[in-house]
Amino acid sequence: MNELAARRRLDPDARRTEILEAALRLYAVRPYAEVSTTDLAREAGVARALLNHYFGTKRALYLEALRELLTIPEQAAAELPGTRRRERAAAAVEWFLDTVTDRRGLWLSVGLGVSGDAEVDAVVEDADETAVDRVLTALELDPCDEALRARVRAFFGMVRAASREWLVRGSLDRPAVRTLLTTTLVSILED
Amino acid sequence: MNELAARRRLDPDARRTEILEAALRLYAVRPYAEVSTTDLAREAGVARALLNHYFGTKRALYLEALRELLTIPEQAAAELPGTRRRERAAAAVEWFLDTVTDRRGLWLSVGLGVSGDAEVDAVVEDADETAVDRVLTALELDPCDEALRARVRAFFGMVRAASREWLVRGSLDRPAVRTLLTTTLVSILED
DNA sequence: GACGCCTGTTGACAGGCTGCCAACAAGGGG
DNA sequence: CCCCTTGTTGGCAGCCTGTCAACAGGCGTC
Repeated sequence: MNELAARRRLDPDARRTEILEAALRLYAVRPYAEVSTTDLAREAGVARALLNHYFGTKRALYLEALRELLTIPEQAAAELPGTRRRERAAAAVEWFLDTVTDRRGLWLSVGLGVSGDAEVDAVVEDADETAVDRVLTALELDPCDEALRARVRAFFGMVRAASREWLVRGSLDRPAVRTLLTTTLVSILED
Repeated sequence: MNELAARRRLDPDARRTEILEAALRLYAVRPYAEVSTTDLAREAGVARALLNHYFGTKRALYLEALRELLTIPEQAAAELPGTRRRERAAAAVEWFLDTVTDRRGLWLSVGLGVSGDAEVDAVVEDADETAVDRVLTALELDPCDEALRARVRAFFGMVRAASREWLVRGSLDRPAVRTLLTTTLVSILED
C-alpha cells in the first residue's frame, strides 16, 4: 500500500463494495485457489489486512462475492409474454439466455456446478432456490410441490451444462440451446 | 514417518497405488482444499516428500485421484436389454443408478459439477466424453454427431443434479429419478 | 554369509500465503 | 486549531508446499 494512491478514509459500506467488486473482477479471470489475498488487496488498492477486517477471512470474502454474483436481478421474469405454458417456458429460457450473455465472464468463471465444498454449495443452493421460485411462479405452477421443485433443480443442472456447451465449447448455438432447454423444461413439468 | 511402521521399500507401482488409494479415502470425506499434503502422507503412511516424488505436486495427485474415480468400469453397458429406444434408455439409466449407488461416497464428495478450474474441468470432460460414447453406442445412435453429443453432455448436467437431489437431499426417490432421466434422455435424442 | 551398489525414502530448508494485532493517521466535532 | 474516533496499515507468527542432499533397504555379486 505504498502506491501512488494516498491513504484514503472511506465510509465502511463504500469500502466494502470496492473490495467486493475488485474480488468479482479477479474471480472472473482466475479461479479461487489461484487468487491470493495479496492479489485481492492490490486490485482493490488497499492493505491486505483490510480484507480480513471487512470479511474476516479470504474464504468469507469469496462466498460473499459468489452470493453477489448469483443473486438474480429480481426484476421482471414475472411479466412473461405468451399464454400457453410452452410459450411462457420459452420466454423464461430466453430471458435466462439474455442474462447469461450479459454476465458471461463471471457466470462461467466462478464455477457453475456443485463444488463438493459445503459452504459454496450452500450459496449455490440458496440462489437455485429463489430461481426455482421465479420459474414456477412465472409458469403459474405450485411453488410448494417439493417433487416438482426437485425436478426443476435437476433441470438447472442441465441449464448450466448447456450454457457451457454454448459459451465455452461452441458446440451448440443459441437457438439450439433455447430449443433444448425449452423442450426439456416443458417435459419435466408434466410429471 | 517416525511411526511404528519401519521404513519399507516398495515397488514403485505398488507405492503409487497405495498413495492414490489413501488420497481417494481422504477426498471422500473432505474437499480438496481442506486436505493437506501432511494429511495425505500420514494416511498413506509415508513421508510427505514422497508424494511429490511420485506425483510431482499436490494438485497433480488430486487430478490423478479424480481421474481414477471418474473412470467408468469399462464393462458391459454395451449389452443392454430391450429393443425399443426408450427401453434401452431406461436400462442405461438404471445401470448408471446402480453404479452411483455403489460409489456413492466418492461420487458425491469429489465435486460433481464444473469447478471453474481448467485442469479439473479437463478431467471431468474427458470422463464425460467416454461416457457419451458409451451412451450413444448403447442406444445405437451416431457417436459422431457433434450436436447430439453436446446435448448428451448437457443431459449429464441434469444427471449430476438429479443424483444430488436423490442421494443428498432425498427430495426424489430412485423411481422418480429414473423416470425423470429416462424421459429427458429420450426427449433430447430426437432433436 | 558379507559387501556394495542402486534407488526408494526421508528430514530439513526456503519461499509463500493467511490471520491477527498493535500502532498509525484521516478528517469531522468541539 | 486540537483532539478523538475509527478506518487503515505494516509486521509478526504459524502453516503449507516443493526441493534437495543425504539415508538406508534389499538384491546382485563374490
